[in-house]
Amino acid sequence: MTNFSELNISESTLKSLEKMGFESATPIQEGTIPLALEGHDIIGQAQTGTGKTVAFGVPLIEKIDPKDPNIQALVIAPTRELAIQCAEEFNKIGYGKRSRILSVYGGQDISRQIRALKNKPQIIVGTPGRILDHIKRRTLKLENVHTLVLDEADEMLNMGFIEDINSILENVPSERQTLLFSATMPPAIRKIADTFMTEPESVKIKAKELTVDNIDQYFVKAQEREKFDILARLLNVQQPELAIIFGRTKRRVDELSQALGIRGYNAEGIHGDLSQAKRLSVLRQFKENKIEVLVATDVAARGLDISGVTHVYNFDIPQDPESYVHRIGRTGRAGRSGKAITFVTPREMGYLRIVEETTKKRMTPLEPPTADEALVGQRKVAVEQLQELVAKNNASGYREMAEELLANNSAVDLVAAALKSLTNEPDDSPIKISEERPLPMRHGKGGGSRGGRGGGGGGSRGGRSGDSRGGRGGERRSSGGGRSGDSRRSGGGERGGERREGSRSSESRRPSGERREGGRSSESRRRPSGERRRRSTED
DNA sequence: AAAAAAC
Repeated sequence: MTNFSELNISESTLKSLEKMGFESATPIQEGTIPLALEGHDIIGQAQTGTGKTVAFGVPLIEKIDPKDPNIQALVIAPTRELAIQCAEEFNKIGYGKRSRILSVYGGQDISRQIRALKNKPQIIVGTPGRILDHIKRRTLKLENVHTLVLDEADEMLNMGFIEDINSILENVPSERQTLLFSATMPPAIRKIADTFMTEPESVKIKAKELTVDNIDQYFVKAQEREKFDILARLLNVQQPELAIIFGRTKRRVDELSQALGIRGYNAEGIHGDLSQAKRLSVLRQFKENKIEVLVATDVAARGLDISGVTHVYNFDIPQDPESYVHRIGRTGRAGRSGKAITFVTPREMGYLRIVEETTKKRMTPLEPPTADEALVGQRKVAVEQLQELVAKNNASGYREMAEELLANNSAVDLVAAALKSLTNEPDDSPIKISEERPLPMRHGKGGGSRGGRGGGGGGSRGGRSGDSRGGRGGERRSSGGGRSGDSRRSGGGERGGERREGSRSSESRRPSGERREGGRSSESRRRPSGERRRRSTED
């Protein structure tokens, strides 16, 4: 293990690294930093979480001349979040040298960026579209750039950015140092390297570290209509501390996060159709553990460094094997272990084998938990939660009510009812994702057979319980744990026009509703602490 | 075929 102090790094940068809590270099850093400091072009094969950003951040900061006010380095990243995250890291690394770093990306007020560009940043981190935009407006001058970084190059390739990159590079001096990072090395990336780079050195971290050895990989065979129930059961049984659920489409992500919210999970969705502000706030909350379950499209599959993700669920199997590697790479980071569970429909089984060939690892088949097993998990949680609340001794506001209740009921009945209300048994809230909004994956023609009996344990048909339950369901939705206004309802499709704001205000007018639902809000239900969070063992 | 990325 090598310390940064052995890597020929300046005092000021070493100090910054120390401040960041970094002492010893990861393999990719150890391999990249000395070569990059010598001025070599580098092809680095590594995922994030291996310390990739620091691997190119350190040499890049070291090469910045503090007296030169021009833009000296450019970093291109495939997503906005990645660009922002990268710039944040650079700010820390460059703290000692007072380097000026600016991120430019779409979705942010461009005039603000133009003003910021006038403050003479030395390093630009950005996404292709916005960088090009600035170049065309002549607000971004790259003729003094001596270092270029292409981050997540394979992803940029997949997204069809190659032409954008080409145009950007026309504005960057060809006399420069180029660092290219990519998790995978398909031939097309090799070709880019040949075109854009000069005698690049390859730094490849050992396959063992690149792939996913500290991630336990499972698959669950399930019909489309069973998926949501199984997911909910898995969440109850496995009790992830922090989970990401990947869905195939933006709509799917909306539905899933909505449905999970109704079931009482502290879940939020993230995808490219949300405003940039919303995307950032969701991500921030997830990083601060204020959201327990992040539901995401592949926008969050790559690069995002969120520590402590214990479980990744692929609600839909990813479109290509590479995406699979990226998705599950959100867990098992920084040497910790993680679990990845992939849902596979029977017709996708063959494709699953292809994914396995890419990772060179077999996934373990996982039997979906039965409703009973899930219930056991929920009940255990309910007991622990109640005990926690008692231990906290802060329910004094309810004492009077409690005594009143005890005068008229048996204590056992009361506690039992309280426990039940703390669980969220599936038949409380019948949710069928795929039935309400069928996946576009199936071509339109098969619409005829809508199965009368919903998949899985539910069984309570909307018609029967519509009158009494419908109303309560509405309240519960609206108290579903601070979900913000822009999310759609998926539960009551027939009343799609109803606005969330409306139900919220009616809720606040209704004290009984507030009391009843407030006590079991997702916040308190699913925000457990220490003891409850025991590691699950489904294997 | 979807997602991401520029207004």
